[in-house]
Amino acid sequence: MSIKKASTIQDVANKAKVSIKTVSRVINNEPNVSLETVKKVETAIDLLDYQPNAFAQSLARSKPKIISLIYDTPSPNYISHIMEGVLAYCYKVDYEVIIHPLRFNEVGLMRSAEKFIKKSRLAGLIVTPPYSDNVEFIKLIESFDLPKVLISSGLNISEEDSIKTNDREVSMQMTDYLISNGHKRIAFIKGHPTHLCINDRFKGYQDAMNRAGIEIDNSIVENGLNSLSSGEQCAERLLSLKERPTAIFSSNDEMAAGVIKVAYRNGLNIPSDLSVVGFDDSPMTAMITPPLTTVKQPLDAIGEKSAEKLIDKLENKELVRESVINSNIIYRDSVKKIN
Amino acid sequence: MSIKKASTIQDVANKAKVSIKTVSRVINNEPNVSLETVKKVETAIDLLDYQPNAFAQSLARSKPKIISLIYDTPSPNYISHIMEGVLAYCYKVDYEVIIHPLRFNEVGLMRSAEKFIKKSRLAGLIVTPPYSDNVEFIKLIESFDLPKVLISSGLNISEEDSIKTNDREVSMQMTDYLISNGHKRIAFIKGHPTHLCINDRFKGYQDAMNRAGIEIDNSIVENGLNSLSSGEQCAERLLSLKERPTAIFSSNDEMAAGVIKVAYRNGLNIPSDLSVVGFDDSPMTAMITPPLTTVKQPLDAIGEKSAEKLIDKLENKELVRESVINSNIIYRDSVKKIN
DNA sequence: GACGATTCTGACAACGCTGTCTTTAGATAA
DNA sequence: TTATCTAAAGACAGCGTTGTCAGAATCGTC
Repeated sequence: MSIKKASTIQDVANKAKVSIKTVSRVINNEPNVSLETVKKVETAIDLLDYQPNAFAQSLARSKPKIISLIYDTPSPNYISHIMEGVLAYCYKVDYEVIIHPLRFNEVGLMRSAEKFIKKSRLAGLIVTPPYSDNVEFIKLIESFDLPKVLISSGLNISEEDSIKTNDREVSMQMTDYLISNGHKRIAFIKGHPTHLCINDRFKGYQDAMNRAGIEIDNSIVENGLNSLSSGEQCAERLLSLKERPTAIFSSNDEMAAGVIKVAYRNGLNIPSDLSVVGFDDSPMTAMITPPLTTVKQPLDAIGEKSAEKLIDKLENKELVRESVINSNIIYRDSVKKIN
Repeated sequence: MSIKKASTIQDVANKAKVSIKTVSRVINNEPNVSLETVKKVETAIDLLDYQPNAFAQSLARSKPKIISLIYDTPSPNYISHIMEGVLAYCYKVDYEVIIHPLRFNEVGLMRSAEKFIKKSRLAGLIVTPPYSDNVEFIKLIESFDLPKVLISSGLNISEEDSIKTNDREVSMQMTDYLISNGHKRIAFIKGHPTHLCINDRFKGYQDAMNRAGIEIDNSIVENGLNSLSSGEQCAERLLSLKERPTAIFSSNDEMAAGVIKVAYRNGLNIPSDLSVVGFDDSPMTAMITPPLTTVKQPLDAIGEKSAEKLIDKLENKELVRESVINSNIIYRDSVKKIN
């Protein structure tokens, strides 16, 4: 097979016998091109299978069509679904995406973030936790006057710049569900303190408990660190209490998995001896025994909405997009009714 | 805070009182610049915190410093670790990476792949399964004369263009391990037939069985489809056999998780009634009960090596890099000695 | 038929950089 | 001294596109 060479706007212009500017007009749906000319140009584009060079466009445009997704790397599952959604939307509207992992604990984090922003000439940024909780980072973005969308930020960010989930509300529902199954002594394992948004999950738990008139016993509220082993540690303490909880609500699945491991180790059956619920619906939750009742965040949708919101802003569409995306409880087999 | 504006090569040139070309020379470590001038320019660069605009560079250069990572989206864990490695290496050597998911089952896959290649002006491609097994796709790449590195391709690709893992060998070791634990009736669950590389795992099983002089009973070799549910189905059949296997080797962890679920459902304990091993060391394997003995591929390293190999090729470094990366067995608690 | 208004089209600079070629200045040789 | 060479630096075009502005064609109006 002969070697293909991508054709340029000039090639198209030659073939259609118009100027390159006219081709540019057609590509970008600019007004004031006669129907006839549009046809000619489109035919030429088809014939040559022309694709505009994205980087030349970025260079020439005042606002390049390139955005970036910023993340740390805590959970592959989380970020890859968000990314999926972002890429899908951007692909549709013909934006390029640059994926940029940043090491949260790195020295000189801000420096390297700044370097990245400078060299890439971005139109805007989508920021995931934990960066969306990081005041310094957000200031950096603002100092470049870069449009942004922050995902699940625990900070007090204007609705225009953020996409949130209803963590608090759904945590409340989950707690209600536990209560409606007869549980009163419900332990809670909090998440990592730097993940602000995860705190909302605790608030939802408080809401439900308060509403149900059950006093929260702080001896069964644990401070977890999001990891499996941290879940195990919390569970060790919780399960060695003389007055054991009948249910444990963990702010994420990984810690819930730790709880389940410890429960088994202590000869406890789930759900008959202990009900456990998690949060996130990470892939393993369906695989462990018993399958875990948990909360599913529609991550793809979150990614997609974030991209949509950012790009709408970039193009000055004044649509006010919904900023809260609802999660759902996935009912599986880790909760049992007691009396 | 005032709004920052990224500085350009011109700004640096002005500040250092040299021409932009000289600045360019310094940035790219070109020869024939006096030490004194280099100093001046570097000072100016520091002062202005200058970062070359990556896209302008790409446009101007004959070989842009941009590569792409091509993948489908079967497993978030797999791809995000590979990506991690690729990004890390590229970051070091100052290459940009464009991430590009492609839908394997989409109509017009080749069309959209071709479009992507044309619009992005890439220097080279890193291709993961299943695309690295796809002849048509590889031909497409070759028709553009694009340098490439194929990860875990089951095709007969020159060593220069591929990074492989020792799946076959380590599968043999795993089977040996089972045999050395007294197992003779060892079932095998194959992976999805389009994933060529996964077939090597079966070959390794065959190798070990043959060498140990154990005849392979085809009634306990199942054709799986990589998914949890497919693992469950295979396990249903396997465990309902009158002469049950004492161990099951699944070509991936997800199917192994399915096996474990079915085993529990049938009142079988693992590992005392049945040993199970998997492949991939996906995150959940440590969380299920019992923790699964499996094979860990060093995915980050694979990504990194792929990027290194591709970029070495792009820069005509003639180093022959090792093309096989070794996986290791992770011994956990899902295997028990029998007699 | 002449006029301005409107629609369409094209020339050309600009985006920020690299590649090629030329110029300059200093060193070396005759 | 002058010619010759070489290292260092710069001028300028070009990468593939968009933005600005000016020009040409068409239209409606009086």
